[in-house]
Order: sequence, then structure tokens, then C-alpha cells
Amino acid sequence: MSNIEALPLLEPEAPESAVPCCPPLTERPLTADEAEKTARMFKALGDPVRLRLFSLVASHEGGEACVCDISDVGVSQPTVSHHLKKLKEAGLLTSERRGTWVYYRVEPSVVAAMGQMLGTLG
Amino acid sequence: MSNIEALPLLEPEAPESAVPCCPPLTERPLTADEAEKTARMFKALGDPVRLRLFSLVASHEGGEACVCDISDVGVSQPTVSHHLKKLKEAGLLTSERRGTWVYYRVEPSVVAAMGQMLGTLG
DNA sequence: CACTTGCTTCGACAAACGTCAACATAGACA
DNA sequence: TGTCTATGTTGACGTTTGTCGAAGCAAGTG
Repeated sequence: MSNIEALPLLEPEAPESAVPCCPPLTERPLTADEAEKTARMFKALGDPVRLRLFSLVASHEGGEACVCDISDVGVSQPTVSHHLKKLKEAGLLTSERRGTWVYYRVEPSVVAAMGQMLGTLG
Repeated sequence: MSNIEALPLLEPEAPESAVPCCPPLTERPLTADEAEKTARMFKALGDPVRLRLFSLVASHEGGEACVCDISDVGVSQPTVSHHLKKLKEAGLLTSERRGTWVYYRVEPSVVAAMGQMLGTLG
């Protein structure tokens, strides 16, 4: 029997799919589980303050920024910390303490995955 | 000093302004205004039910789906209607009534804009 | 050690959100 | 006209979220 014919057309994944996420939104309806996971990432960017924080880190020189660099987003410092934590929990940022300061940087694979879910729509 | 300068910035603009909003998130920190606009779009996809609805419309044949096609997302019909409205207000979907049914389709420009803000990160 | 600075966690509160049942509206059809 | 079906809107509800001040760690300095 030729078991060759029904090969699942899932080739070795693209290098940046370190994230077990989802196909482009146009490919097929998401399952409840996929939607749950993915929505968490989009929700993380669904707040103006968090979006500014993320953009600030993403555009900062060296790809990272310490919390001390961000004090002008219009909210108190505990609130900044709270939002950074949310972004971390969503997998969009990572943090590292170096001496006195804590540095945040973006997690490219996760962001790329989000982009791919949207990008193929155009 | 003219008192004209302080125009109330609340124009009666269309709720779905399909404008390419902002530069890639890596280019420079977003302004408060840009973040406000953009966050509205991401927030729209930040709910599992909405994400499923959106994916359902986006992946449906012909690029559009009527509400009758979507009855298995696990919430009541009024809730579906509510979420579709949210997606419309965010500019991600448009709707059109044809006879008995209402058809929804994705707004490609807005989705593409979101993808561009993320896509250049990889 | 005490003191200062950078950041996180805690406790509380108002506002926003998701959900549903009930009601309302729009069109098709008899 | 009236009735039926397909969607949207309203009002109410419990839950989640964003925000702050106060307190708690962590690390450097005198």
C-alpha cells in the first residue's frame, strides 16, 4: 500500500516558530484552545500604556531598555511595573537584572508569530 | 491669543477609519495618540471569542460570512452580535445586509497595517 | 551598619468588560 | 395585514482590569 500519498504537508517548520501557536487567521477557523492562547498575546498589546512600553523597548538601542529609561508614559511607576509583568507573562518581553537595573527586551519569535497570523492577509 | 486653537478633537469621524496608523513598533516609541488608536485594534483581537469570530470570517469562502454561519463559538447569539460590533468598531470587519442575512468581511488594509507593525521584528 | 535608589508586590477601588435573557427591529412571505 | 425568521439593542449581573499609594525586596554607597 502506498502510504506515501497522504503525507501531511507540514514541512519542517520555519526557524522562528519556537512558539507552538497557530496558522494564519485566514487559513481556517481557530479552535477554542488556539484562540485562548493567541488572544492572550493580542490582549497584551491591547492597552495603550503597554503598547507604548513595548514599542519603547522594541525601538530602544540595543533592543533592550531598563525600567529607568521609561518614566514618561503617564502612569505611576508601580503601574509601569505591572504592565511590564503582563507583557512578560504574555511572552512578548523578557527581563534580566544586571546590577542595580532591570533590563527588558522583546521576544522576537512570539512577535513574529503574531505578525504571521496577520501578515498573509494583504 | 486666539481661542480658536483649542479645537475639541472629537470630530464625528467614522468609527472604522481604515487608515494605516503607525510605523513598525521597532522604529520609534509610539506617541500616546498612536498607542491609543493602535491598542484599540489589538484589543479587539484580545478576546478568544472575537478572535474565533474574526478567524471564521477571514477563512470563510468568498472572504465573507453571515452570522448564520457562526453559531458554534460557545456563546449566545446576542453575545456574538456584541462581539461582531466590537470588531466593526475597531475597523477590522465591515458588515452589509443582503436580504435576510447580514454578511461580515475583513478589512484587509487594517489587518495588514497591524501585521506590518509586528512583521518587521523578525 | 544605616541610608539611598530602583523595582516589585500588596491592598483597595472605580471603570471597563463579557455574558445572558428579554425586548426590539428588519426583512421575507402568506 | 400578520406571522415567522434573522440580527441587533437594552439592562442587569458578576468578573476582570487599570490605577494608585504604601509597603517590601534587592543592590549599591557611605
